[in-house]
This record gives sequence, C-alpha cells and structure tokens, in this order.
Amino acid sequence: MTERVHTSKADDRIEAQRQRILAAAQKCFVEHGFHAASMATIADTAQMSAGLIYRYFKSKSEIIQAIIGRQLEATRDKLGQMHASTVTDMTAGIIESLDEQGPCDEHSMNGALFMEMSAEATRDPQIATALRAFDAAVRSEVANWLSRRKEQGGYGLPQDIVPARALLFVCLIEGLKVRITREPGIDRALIESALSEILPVLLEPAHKDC
Amino acid sequence: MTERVHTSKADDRIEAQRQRILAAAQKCFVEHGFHAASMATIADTAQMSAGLIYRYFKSKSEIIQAIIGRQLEATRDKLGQMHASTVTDMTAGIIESLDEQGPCDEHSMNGALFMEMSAEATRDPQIATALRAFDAAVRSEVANWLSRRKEQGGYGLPQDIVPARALLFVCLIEGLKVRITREPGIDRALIESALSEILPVLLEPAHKDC
DNA sequence: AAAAAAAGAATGATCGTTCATTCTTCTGCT
DNA sequence: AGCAGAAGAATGAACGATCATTCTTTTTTT
Repeated sequence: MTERVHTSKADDRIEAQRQRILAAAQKCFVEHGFHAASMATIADTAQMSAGLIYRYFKSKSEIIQAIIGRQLEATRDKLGQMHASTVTDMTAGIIESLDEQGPCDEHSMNGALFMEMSAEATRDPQIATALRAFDAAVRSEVANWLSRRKEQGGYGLPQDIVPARALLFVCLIEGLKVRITREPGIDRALIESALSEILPVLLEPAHKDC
Repeated sequence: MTERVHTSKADDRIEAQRQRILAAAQKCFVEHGFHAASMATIADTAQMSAGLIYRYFKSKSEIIQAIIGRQLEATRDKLGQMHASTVTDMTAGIIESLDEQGPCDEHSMNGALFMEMSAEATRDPQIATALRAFDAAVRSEVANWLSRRKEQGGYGLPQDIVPARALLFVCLIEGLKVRITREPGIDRALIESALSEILPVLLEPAHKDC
C-alpha cells in the first residue's frame, strides 16, 4: 500500500517534469524550429539543467514526437467539439481556433508548428506515419458529419459527393491556418465573410447554376 | 572592348556557379530542411569544396534567401500563365502544378519548401517581409482576374465580393498543396472532382440557394 | 544512511566560416 | 608560337562555437 502511494507520488512528479519540459520545448520549437532549437535553450526555458532532461526523455527526437502527438491530440479534441453547432456558430468557432497562435498553449495547434511538422514528415518516416493516421482519422470524421442525417446533427449529404467535400473542408481550414500564420495581421472581417460565404456551399447538398 | 567580353565571360561563369550551388542547396533543403542541411552536405551535392561556396555567397542565410526568392518568382510565373484558360483547363493546370514535387526543379514550388519557408518567416523578419510582399502581390493579381470583365479574360465578379473570393482561392490552393505534400499518394481523381466542384462556385458571381 | 534528483562539467561530433595553399587559366612579352 | 608571371578559382585543413548526449559530482528527499 505504502509502496503504491509512494510510486504514485513519484509518478506524478515524473509526469509534471515531463510536462514542464514539453511546455518549454514547444515554446522553443515555435520560436526557432525543431532543429534550430537546442537542448540547452530548452533546458534554460524549463529552468533546469540540460542533463536532467535526459532523465525524462531518451532523446531530442523523442521530445519532438511527444510535442507532435500532443498537438495532434489537441486538434482532434477541437474537431470533436466543433461539429455540434450551426453553420454560423461554426464560422465563429473556426475563426477562434484559427486565431490561437500562442507558443505555449498545448490545447491548440500552433500554425508554425503545423508547418514545421508537416515539413518534417517529408523526411522522418515515423512522423509521416503519425500524420497520415491523423489525417485519415480527421477526414473520415468530417465525412461522417457531412453524411449523417440532419436529424442526427449531420448535414445529410449524399454519399457520392462526401469525400470531395470533406477534402475541400480540410484543405480550406488548413489553407486558412497557413495564411493566418503568414499574415498575422490579416483582416478578420475578411476571413469571416469568406468563411460565411463558402461554408454554406460546402455543407449544402448541391449547388447547381440558378 | 576586350575587357568587356572578358568580364562578361567571367560573369557567366560566376552565375553558373551560383546556380549550381543553388540547385544543390535546394535539393538539400528539401531533403533535410533549412537548418538540418549543412554547408558540407550542400558542397558535396554541388561537387565542390565547402570553402568555395563562400566565394559566391556571403553566408548560408544568403543562400536560403536566394532559394526563397527563386521559389517565389517561379510561383508568380506559374500564376501568370494560369489565368488565361477556361475553368476546366484551370482545374487541370492547378492539379499539374500541385503535383510538381521534385526536389531540384527551380521552376515550381516544392511543397516541403513552401512549408519550410512559411515556418521560417515566423522567426526571420527578412523572410517575413519577402513573403508578405509576395502574398500581397498574388492576392491582388487573383483579385484582378476575378474582377476583370469577361470580355477581357476575367470573371466579372462584383467588387464587393472579390477580396473574399481571392482569399478563398489562395487558401484553397495552398491547402491543397499542403495536403498533397502530407499525403503524396492521395487519389488524384478525388482532388480533381473536388476542384471541379468548387472552382465554378468560386468563379461565379453569386450562388444563392435555389 | 541510502536513494533519488539535479546540476553542470566533459565528450566527441558537427556546425558555419576562414585561411593558407595549390591548381588553373589567362595575359603580355619575346 | 611559346613561355613567365599575374590573377582568379578551388581546395581542404583548421578554427572557435555549439550541438546532443553522457558522466561525475553535489544536493535533496526519504
């Protein structure tokens, strides 16, 4: 019993240290990129010695992977919360989550990090695999929203156009994420009007020429 | 006279060497990223000594900037060629240029490089400035297409919806670029059907519910 | 006192960059 | 034309800095 409590307390401490390191690493990665951020800088940011990091992580690449995993998980959570809303609410929700660009927030995807990890995936097979699994899950979840009946909170799109719509939806959101990261000062009203123009089209069953 | 000829020949040689270095650097940057690619690797790829590179470029960061400048120029060229076509031709043209992912081609934007430089722009102010100028030019050119009258090869959109449409267009293309880079094996037919569904909507004056 | 946690110096490798040196090419003179 | 010598091009070793990682030592906790 005593041992179990002790182990649990130690585990809590270990977990807290790991989170501290990850928070510092994320900040450094956002500021300098995966490769340009050094272990010394991460250690300074986490206010601990460089050597200590290796008690909690085997290597720098393990930290990178942990950060990526965390970001993917956060994004999936955000996605899960999103679909249960009307189209206008969705517009606001998307803009809000596009705007979260803080370097330290582990609960939202940072734009620079998104690009950093996408670029890294073209070189590191392990990261590529993780991203591919994530992408497949996201697109199939979006496809689910679109094809589910309206009575069940979906949009009732016919099966044959769902995959293309899901792809367009994802590409549009990601494209906006990239754009906001490249132009942080871009007019939010412009983005809102663009979104509220295109979202109904993507979510409506058909749009023939009138 | 003799001197001018001599100078010109020497200049040609210098230019050729610079291009050789840039080609090697681009390949290395695509394969490893800006920071993980070393000058030694670039020199090896260019089949010259590391020291020689510094005869033609002041620093590694100067090479990075030259690469970025070249990619932006190539992209603008591609854009200029694109608008003079029908909507169906445009679909094909977009898919084609999205697909060019070769590491050595200086005439098209590489997807990994696109993300690498976008991420780098969030840290390096000089790169950020270059990208911002480029982005502004691209969006205003797209806006030009959209607002120009049909008789003049445009799409005759009313002024008030042009900026939002231009933004959507750019985000969609960039989102697709990112997606193809992350999922190189993605079904091209899916992309084509998605594009041919959405492009007419983006290029048509209005799309009210029927 | 024993064990775990943390620090920080040390390691070898590699980084971008420079430098002294050699090789190549071209020029002007005979 | 053919050779001496200047100029430019190229090399590869060397530099100090910094990298990720390991190791020894000190501090803290139990």
